[in-house]
Amino acid sequence: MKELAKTYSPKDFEERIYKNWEQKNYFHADSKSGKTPYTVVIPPPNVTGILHMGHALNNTYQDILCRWKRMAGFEVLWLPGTDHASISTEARVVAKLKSEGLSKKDLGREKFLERTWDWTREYGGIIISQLKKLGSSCDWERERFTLDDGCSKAVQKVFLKLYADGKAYRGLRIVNWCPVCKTSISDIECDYEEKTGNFWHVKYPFSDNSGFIEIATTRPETMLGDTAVAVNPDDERYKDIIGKTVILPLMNREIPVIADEYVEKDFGTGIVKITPAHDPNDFEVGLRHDLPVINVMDEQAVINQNGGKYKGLSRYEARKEIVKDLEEAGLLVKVEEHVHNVGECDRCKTVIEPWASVQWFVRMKELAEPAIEAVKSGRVRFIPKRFENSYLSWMENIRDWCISRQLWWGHRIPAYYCQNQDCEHLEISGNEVFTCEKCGSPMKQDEDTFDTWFSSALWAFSTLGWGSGEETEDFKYFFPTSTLVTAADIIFHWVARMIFSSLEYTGEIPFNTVLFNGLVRDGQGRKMSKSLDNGVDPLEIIDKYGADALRFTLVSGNAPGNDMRWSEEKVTASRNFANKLWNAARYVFMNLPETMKTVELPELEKLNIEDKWLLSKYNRLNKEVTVNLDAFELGVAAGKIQDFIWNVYCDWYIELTKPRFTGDDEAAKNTACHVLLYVMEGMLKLLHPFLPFITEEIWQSMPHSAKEHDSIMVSTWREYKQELDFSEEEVDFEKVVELIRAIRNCRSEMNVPPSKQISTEIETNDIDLFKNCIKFFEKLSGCVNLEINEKINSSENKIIAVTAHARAFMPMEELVDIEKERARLEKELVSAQSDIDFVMKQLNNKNFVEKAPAEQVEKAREKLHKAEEKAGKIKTSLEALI
RNA sequence: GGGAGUAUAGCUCAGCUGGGAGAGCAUCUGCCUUACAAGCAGGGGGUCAUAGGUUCGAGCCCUAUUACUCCCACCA
Repeated sequence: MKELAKTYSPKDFEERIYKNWEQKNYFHADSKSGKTPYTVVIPPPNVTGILHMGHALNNTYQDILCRWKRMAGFEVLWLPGTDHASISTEARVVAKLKSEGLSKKDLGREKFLERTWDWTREYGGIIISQLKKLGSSCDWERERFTLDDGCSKAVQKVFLKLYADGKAYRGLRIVNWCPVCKTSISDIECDYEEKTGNFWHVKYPFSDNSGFIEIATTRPETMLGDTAVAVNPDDERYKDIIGKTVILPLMNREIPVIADEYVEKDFGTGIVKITPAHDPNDFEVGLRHDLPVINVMDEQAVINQNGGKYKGLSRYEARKEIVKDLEEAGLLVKVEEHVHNVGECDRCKTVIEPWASVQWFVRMKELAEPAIEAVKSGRVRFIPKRFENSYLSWMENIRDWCISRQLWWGHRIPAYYCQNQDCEHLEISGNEVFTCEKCGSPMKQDEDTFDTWFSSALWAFSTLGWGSGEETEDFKYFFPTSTLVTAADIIFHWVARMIFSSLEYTGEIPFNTVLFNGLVRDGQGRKMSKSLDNGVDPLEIIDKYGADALRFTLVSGNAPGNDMRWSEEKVTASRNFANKLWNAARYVFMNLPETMKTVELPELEKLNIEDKWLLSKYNRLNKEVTVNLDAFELGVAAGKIQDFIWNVYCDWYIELTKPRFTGDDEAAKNTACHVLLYVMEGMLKLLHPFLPFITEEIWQSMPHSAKEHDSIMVSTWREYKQELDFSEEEVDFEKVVELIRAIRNCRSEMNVPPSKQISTEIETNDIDLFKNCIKFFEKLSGCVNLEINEKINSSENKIIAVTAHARAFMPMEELVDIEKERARLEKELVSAQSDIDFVMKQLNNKNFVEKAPAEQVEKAREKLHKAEEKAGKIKTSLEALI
């Protein structure tokens, strides 16, 4: 047995303990154990990222579940790994290059990728080591990276299949184009920000000189690419002009006036300029009317050769020039202020340019259907359930997914194009293709890579070896996974895509439950962000208070899916709780005899009433916590454990054992030790998933036969034990507790110093019970010379503590103040009477007695009885005062 | 425009299938009662946003309203 240090100092052992777990290989999952598997795949953090509070919360949840399930007898695999984070990582490397005066193009693809791999290797280990500090019990042997071989093979296999099934296609579409990242992004990577812009009203003259029409636009620069103007076919005002042509100002191109339902009669002037290359709706209109697509910008949103004299200007410079030129030409009617939503790149906040380009897409409709069914049917369960709404509405209105990105860092699209312009043969292949099978000309691979989320979507199975040839043991055993823990902000990016991907490629759901963790906000309720610089570094907190305190803070007092506010005071409170447990353990160990070598209960008949009281409460706690964990009510579970440890075990039971330890009955001491140890061990087990380090450190100091349990993390989760249900003794002992409280209460209200010992008489019908507990009254409520009788007559000059089952008489000598005591008793009587009134009202209500469940009625009757008992005793006491 | 969430003690939040409102922190009073002052004992503090409804009974269910937050869509 190892002695515990005097103060709880997590720094002294957390690292040591984690290393020990790793060395013992406890995190490793064995696909051949024969146990029921429980699998969690980590939401892979960015490979070059660093740990923030969101990660800390998310991984704490996962670790709690994994540690609990491991103890509960499952074969637990928590599979860790990182994501290559294509756009984000590439942007950082590009920025780095820029500081060296270099560009991507200067380096070329190969060199650039080398640089990025270097970068990845340099920063790649950081977040993993940080996760370890948190206590994460991941199977590090199975750590994966989205760009590693296995994951890449899965990506390839999936794309090949999608293409073969006609679910992946390539085409000219409007995409969200980020001119800074210089790539397309998907709809969900686009954020909308409300901005005040302008509405420029511009005159377009008819080609036949018959006047003008007026259109309004928020982006005048796109007019360079107009190929029509449109009105609503039912708009009486404009019936006559349909079919006419107008001269596109500044470009002097003749473009038709067309009619299309898309145009709203009541918005703006009711006439819309149609720019198929720079607006998704216009693109659709263009398709319907067979309009040319004139792209007027390059990849940096600089006007290209199609923009005439504006070529070389940025879109905003061009806007200014165009407005100026229109004004000079007398074609600008007016400028109005206009508030509208502008799309931004969610990574770099650059305003998105809708841009026609050739991209790869995944046809979503068919994929979405089974994914909708899986959630609707409950095969995949969301916790809390409300998140199903946003999932379903997104899935039901899904649009095709643009999966190609004009980036280099990622999985290169395995599409090969014949370089012969007349052939244009396309081949999708897992192997490099050099020559065209049709015309023999050289083939060239697509320059683009896949959306990062395209590979993340496969994470639940690509990490288990799916896609690398035959089915692996791991895949067969651990898949489908059990619980996915994630934040709701990636419900579309990731969760949804994992579900349809898994159903499509493996035919199975990827996980059966999605547990959502909320956001950790700052003290003022704001999101933690780099720009606000209001983030709290989890590592600093761990350094200051320990990982256990951080974990407990993140998980307690909170329900799944709800955001929480950060406050360091909460961490202090958690640390204090750990300290409390630490010292409780010290008390227990301090009293253990050398001879005590194991943790086991003594024979039940040797137990005192207070032992049974504790064991019974503990046993119920064990059951309740298990139920809560099962229902993912982690915060509730944590709260219950804390309450038990602090308010039951420490505040009462430990105090109750003190008389035994200061006495000289060795057998009694022994019994107390066994109970203390048995329940301590139980508490540690319950608490281990939440506070893995301190529970292990204390565990290691317990008198265990080492071979039985090397570590608490591989010990067995306890079941509810019927034989520990001592309801009767529990109820009885509560009577004692109640009276001790009442006495303390009296003394405090009557200003009796705690040190003052008072001779006390107790009046009760439970003579044996109270006699049996004399030592507790002495120890816990400052009573001496206790007399216990069924009837006490002399109540003169005494204060009386009253409960439903007993009265305690304490002579007050010179301190007595009859009026004060009367007032105190009268106050108590009022409260007892109001209890009676309340229950009477219920019981006098015929409807209640008839309609309420019998159990409730019975409960009310008991309550009434108890309240009447108490009130009666108070009245007697009051009468005696006179 | 559509959807969701939140509103409970001074603060931060719990409150499971409806059965007399809870915790932590803060505050007040008294204690170094030796496992713990990172502590112990006791106290004060709430019309559970508002208005209706269902029910024997509502913080919880229903309807409407108000305030704040978030998500989706994005009419040029």
